[in-house]
Amino acid sequence: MYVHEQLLMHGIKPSLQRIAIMNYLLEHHTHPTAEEIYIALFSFIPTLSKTTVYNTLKLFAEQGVVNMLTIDEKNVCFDADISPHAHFLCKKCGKIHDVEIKEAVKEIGNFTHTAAGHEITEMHYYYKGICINCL
Amino acid sequence: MYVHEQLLMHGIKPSLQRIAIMNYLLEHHTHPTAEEIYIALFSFIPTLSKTTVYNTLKLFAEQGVVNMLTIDEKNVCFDADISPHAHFLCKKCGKIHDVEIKEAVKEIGNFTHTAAGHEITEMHYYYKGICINCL
DNA sequence: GTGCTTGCAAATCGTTTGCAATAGC
DNA sequence: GCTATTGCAAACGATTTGCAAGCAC
Repeated sequence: MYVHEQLLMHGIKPSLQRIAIMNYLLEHHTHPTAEEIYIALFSFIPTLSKTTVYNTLKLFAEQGVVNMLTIDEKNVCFDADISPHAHFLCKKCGKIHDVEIKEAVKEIGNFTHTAAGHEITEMHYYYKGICINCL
Repeated sequence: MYVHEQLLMHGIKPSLQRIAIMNYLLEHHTHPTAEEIYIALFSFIPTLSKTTVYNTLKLFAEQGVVNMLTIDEKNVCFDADISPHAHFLCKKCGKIHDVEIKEAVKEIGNFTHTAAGHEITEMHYYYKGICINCL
């Protein structure tokens, strides 16, 4: 499926900037920050502003096109992979790695409410430690 | 066990300020921010500075006396309950509720490494949605 | 031309830093 | 007295806001 169709499906008008940002996220599974996306795209779209990157990412997250990760207390990161998976933050290199989640945990994804009755719309599994490259 | 003993056990010198902050966290399971703790304690310790609250919470988190929650992208919150449990953030009222985690998920707490070989030292389970009081 | 999108500059605000004053052993 | 802790003020940096200009249908 083309990116602009994917955006339209979520009620998002596909502008040049929005497509570029979405494409960047689809092509780079590095969980970038708004800043990183801005720096990377600025060479291709020299008129791009940081505000637009922030606005766009916020819009994408609200519409459920991307996930907003708050695993790192310093920076919010973004992930276009919205399939159920966990994230691992290396305390040494700061990189975020994808982690497969066990079936047992995945099942919880089928619950729509907690035992206390809270209605669940999002779930995030975060691990921290030292990644295999830094060990 | 007394608070000052609990701090000493973790290699933290128990000062008046540190004990007050730890006590506040033990008595209020509201997952407060540094700001909230500062405001609450300022009436009792008028010389207390925000810097001390930040320094102390950072120290506590590093020593594993409290958990630092990054569920809310706006504010870092703190929790003196370090037993395995998940957190639920209500998108409406902004409150963070504790959530029991299933045995199956708890088991994962026994793993020290991910399948990819990353060494796990911390894990965080976050849910978001609308809490029962706001439904 | 109306409404949405973009982008600049300024403001905001949680958090950190530098450093001097203070407290505890 | 030496070392660690505290606290003030200033700095910092990620994100947001206000608003004017641009674009699309």
